[in-house]
Amino acid sequence: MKVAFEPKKIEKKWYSFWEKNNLFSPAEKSKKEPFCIMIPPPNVTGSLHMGHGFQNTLMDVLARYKRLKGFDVLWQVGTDHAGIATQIVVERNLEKEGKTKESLGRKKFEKEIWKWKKQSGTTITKQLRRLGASLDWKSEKFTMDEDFNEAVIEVFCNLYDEGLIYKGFRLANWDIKLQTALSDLEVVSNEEQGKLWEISYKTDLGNIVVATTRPETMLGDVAIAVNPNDKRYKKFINKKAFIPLINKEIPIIGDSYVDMEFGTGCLKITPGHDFNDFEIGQKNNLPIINIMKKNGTLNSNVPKKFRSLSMLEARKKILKDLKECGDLISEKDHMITIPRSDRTGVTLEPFLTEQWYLKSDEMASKAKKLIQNRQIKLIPRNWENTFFSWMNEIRDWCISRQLWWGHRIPAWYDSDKNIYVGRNISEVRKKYRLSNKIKLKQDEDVLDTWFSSQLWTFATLGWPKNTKRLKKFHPTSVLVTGFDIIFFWVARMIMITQKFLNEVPFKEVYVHGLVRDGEGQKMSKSKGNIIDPIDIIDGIELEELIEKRTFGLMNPNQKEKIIANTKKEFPNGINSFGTDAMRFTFCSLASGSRDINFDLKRLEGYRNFCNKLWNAANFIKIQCKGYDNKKVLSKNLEDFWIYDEFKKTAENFSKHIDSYRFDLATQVTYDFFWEKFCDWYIEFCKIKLNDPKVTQPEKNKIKASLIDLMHKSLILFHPILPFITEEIWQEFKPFHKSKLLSISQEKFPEVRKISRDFSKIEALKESISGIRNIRSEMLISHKIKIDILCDSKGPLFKLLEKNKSYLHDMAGINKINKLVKKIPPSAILLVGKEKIYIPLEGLIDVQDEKTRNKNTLAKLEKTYEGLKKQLENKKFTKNAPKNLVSERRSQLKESRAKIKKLNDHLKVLELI
RNA sequence: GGGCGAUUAACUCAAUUGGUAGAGUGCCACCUUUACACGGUGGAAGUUACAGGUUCAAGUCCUGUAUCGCCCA
Repeated sequence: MKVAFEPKKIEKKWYSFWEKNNLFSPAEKSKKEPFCIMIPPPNVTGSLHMGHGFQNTLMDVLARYKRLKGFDVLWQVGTDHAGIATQIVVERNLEKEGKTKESLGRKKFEKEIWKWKKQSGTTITKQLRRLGASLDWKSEKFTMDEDFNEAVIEVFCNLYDEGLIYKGFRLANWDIKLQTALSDLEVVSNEEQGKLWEISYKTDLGNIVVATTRPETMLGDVAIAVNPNDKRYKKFINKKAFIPLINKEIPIIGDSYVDMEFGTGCLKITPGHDFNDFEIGQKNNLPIINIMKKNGTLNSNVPKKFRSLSMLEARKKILKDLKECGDLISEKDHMITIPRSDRTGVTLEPFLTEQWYLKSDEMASKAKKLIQNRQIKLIPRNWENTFFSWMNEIRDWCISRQLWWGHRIPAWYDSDKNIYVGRNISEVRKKYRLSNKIKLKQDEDVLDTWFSSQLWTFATLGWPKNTKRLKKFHPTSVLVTGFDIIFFWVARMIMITQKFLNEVPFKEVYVHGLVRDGEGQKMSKSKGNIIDPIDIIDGIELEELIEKRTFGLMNPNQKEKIIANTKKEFPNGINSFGTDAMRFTFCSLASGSRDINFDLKRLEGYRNFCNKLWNAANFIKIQCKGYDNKKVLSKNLEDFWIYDEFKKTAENFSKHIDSYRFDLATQVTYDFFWEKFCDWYIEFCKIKLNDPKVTQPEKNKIKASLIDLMHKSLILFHPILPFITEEIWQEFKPFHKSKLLSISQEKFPEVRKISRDFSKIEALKESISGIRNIRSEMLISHKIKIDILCDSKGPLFKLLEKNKSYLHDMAGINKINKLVKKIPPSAILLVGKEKIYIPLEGLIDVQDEKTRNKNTLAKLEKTYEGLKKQLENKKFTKNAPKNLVSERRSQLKESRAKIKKLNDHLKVLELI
C-alpha cells in the first residue's frame, strides 16, 4: 500500500470488475424483498453535468445501501431520445457539411440521427460508470427501442379510443426556428425591456387611441375592445373603427377583460396572434386572421409590401409608415414579458395550427388524490403545494411536434383527411374496415419526448407485456429527481401510470436541489462556470479548463470575463480528487435545501477523509502483517466503547439514509471514523501493540478487533465510498477472510447491544485532553515528560494508574503520584468530581497559571449564573420536563463544585 | 399580483417534537512523534438579517420589515 491515497489507480479497475461479475443485476428468482429505482433517463447524446453527478450519487448510495440491507435491488438504467435537443445537434452537424435535413429527406435524416446516437450515445453511460453507479446494465433501455415504441403506441391508441387524445385547431406556442409547436412547459417567460406604442384608429365618432406592445400584429386585428364600464369609451361600443395603413373596417366591442388603467384603456384584438385575444375572439364570435407563415414571416393575408417580412422587420416598417401618416401617437419604454423557447431562445409566436392534445383534467384530479392521501410521498413535503397548484390549473397537453426525431404519431389520413388511429396500417384498415384501395398516409408529426418518458417506470419493465419484472418491481420504490421536472415528468408519470396500471409509479419521490457554483450561481455554458464532474475526479489543468469553458460560446464577448473568472477561481486548475471524495461531498450537501452551492473547499476536506481511511487501513495492515486472524476479539473497556460507538453510528447512518438525509449520514460517518476510531481507538491500540509488557495473545485480540472494526466500517461506508472501500476490502481479504467476491455483496454490519457504563472511558479521555490543554497553554514541550498527582482514595487514581501507558504516550505523563499532604504549586485539572494536579515547579510561571485559572473560573461562573437563574425560576421547574430540570440541577451542582475547587486552588497559588 | 424558499463563524453548510448553536475549509500557536503534513495537539472565532410577540425557555412558533432566489400569472 502506498502512503497517500491515489484514487486514479483503483477506480477504473473495480468498476469493470463489478460489471464483469454482474453484481448489479437483480436475481430473477430471488425471494428477497424488491427495491427499485428508475434512473431519470439522461439525454442519449448528452454528457454528464454536476446535476447528474449529484443525483446519480444519491441513487447509487440508496441502491448499494439497500443491497447491503438484503433487498433485491434493480436500479434501472437507460437513456432518452430527447427529440428536440438531439435533432438540433444533428442539424448543426449537417450544417457544417452544408446540408440541411430537408435536402436529405426524412429517411436519410433519421439515419443520420441514429448514426450520431451510435457514435456519441455511450458518452454518458461511460461517465455514469465513472461515478461508480451500480446500474443494471443488462436491462438498459432507450426510449426509441422497438419495444418501448410499442408501449408508446399502445398508450396513444388507447387514449385516442377513449377520447382523451384529440386533434385541435387552436393557438399554440410556435418556435419559428424549429418550426414546431411546443407545450406550455417549454416556454420560458422573462421580463425584458420593450416598448408600448399608442396608435390612433379612425372611427365613426372620431379617433380612438390604442396601446400595444406588438404593433406588427395590427394587420391581423379583428376588433377594438374597451371596458363597457369605461365612461370615456362607452359611446364607441358597436361603432366601427378602421385599421390604419390598410383602412380595414373592424367593430369596436365592449369586454370587461379590458383593463381601464392599462395604456389608453383601448385594446386591439388579434385572435390569431395572442392567447388572450384568442379567448376574447371566441367569446365575441370574432373571426381569426393568421398573418404569419410557419417560418415567422408574413403571409398573403397582409398587403404585398409587408409580405415575407419577418415579424421584427414588419414592426419597423409599420411604425415608420404610421409615423409618416401621423397615426403613431407615442412610444414609451415598457417592461414586457417575452415568451422564449426553452430550446432555441427565440421569441415564441402564438400560432394557429392543428395539433394533437391530451385531455388532462380527469387524470390530474386522480393524481392529486394520490398525493393527498400519501400513496405517493413527496420528500421534502413542501413540494406538495407546487404539485397541487399545477394540477389545479392543468391545461390540455399539446403532444405533437413537427420534428423528424421521435415516436411517429400512429394516425393515418385518407384523401378526405379523415383520421384513423391504430397500432399500424393493417390494424387501421381492419379496425375501420378500409379496403386496400383507399390510400392512407401516416401523420408526419412525432410525439413530445415527455409523452414517452412518462411511461418510463413501467415500459422499461416490459409493459404492455405482463412480465415477471413488472410484477416484481412495480410500483417502484423511490424516484430521485430535481424539482425542475416535477411538472414535466413526475406529475405526468403519476397520471399515466394511474391510468394504465391503476397503480402509483413510485411510493416516494425524493426531490433534491439544483447544483450551483460556489457563489450560488446557476451553472451554465454562457456564464462559463460549468464544472464537469469528470474534471473533479481526474483533475484538469487551468489552460484546458479555460479552453473547455470558452469553446463554442454563443456570445464571444463573454470570453474575456470567463477567462478572468476561471483564472481567479482556479489559479492552478482543479486537482484530482477521485470519485469517492466527490460522492462524499455530494452527499454532505444533500440536506434537503433547494440550492446546492458546490464548494471545492468542502471537497478537499472529504478527500482528506478518504486519505485518512486509506492510512488507517495501512496502519492496521502493517500491524497485522503475517497475523492469522482467529477472530477472538479484545474485550477491554475501550473495545466495548468503540463497538458501542460503531453501533450508534451504524444505526444513525441507517436512520439518516432512510429519511434521505445524506448529509447527516456523512456527518456521523466522518465523526465516527476520524474523531473516535482514529483519534482515540487506534491510538490506544497503537500503544498496547508497542508495549512489550502486553502479552502476545492480548495483542492478537487487539489485532482481531482492529480488523473487525475496519471491516465493519468499510461495509458501512461502502454505499458512499464504493471504490476505496472495495480496494481496502480486497486488500484485507487475508485478514477478514470473507469468501465473497466483492464488498458489495456483504451484509450491513450489525453489533449486539452493549450494556456498559462508559463514564470511565470518558473520564480517561477527559484527563488526557485536559492535560494536553494545560501543557499546550503553558507551552510545555511535548518532549518533556511530567509527573502528576491524584488522590489515591478516589476512583480516578485507579483509572489513571491502570491506563498509565496511555497517559504516558498520549499526554506525556511520566509518573502518577499519590497525593501528599503538602501539595506543591500545581496546575489543576478538574475531572468530574476529582482533581488532577500538575506540579509546576521549574515548568512554568505561577502567574500564567493564575491567569489561566481565572479565565476558566470566569467561564464557569457564567454558566453557573445562567443555570442558577433558570432554576430559581419556579415556572421553569414547574413546566419544563422533569429530566431536564434534574439535569440542570446536577449541572448546577457540578459547576458549583468546580468553582469551589478552582477558588481553593487560586488561594493556594496566592500563597506561593 | 399570487405562491414557495433562503438569510446562522471569514467562506460553504448543519442543528431531531422549542431545551442554551456544530462540521468542513480558512485563521492562530506548537509539532517533520515509528498509518497519515491530504497529518498531530491545542486554540480563537457567532447580538443566528432586523423589529416586535407567544413561552419557564425561541436559530426553531407567530406578526411585520429588509435583502436575495425560484415558480406561476
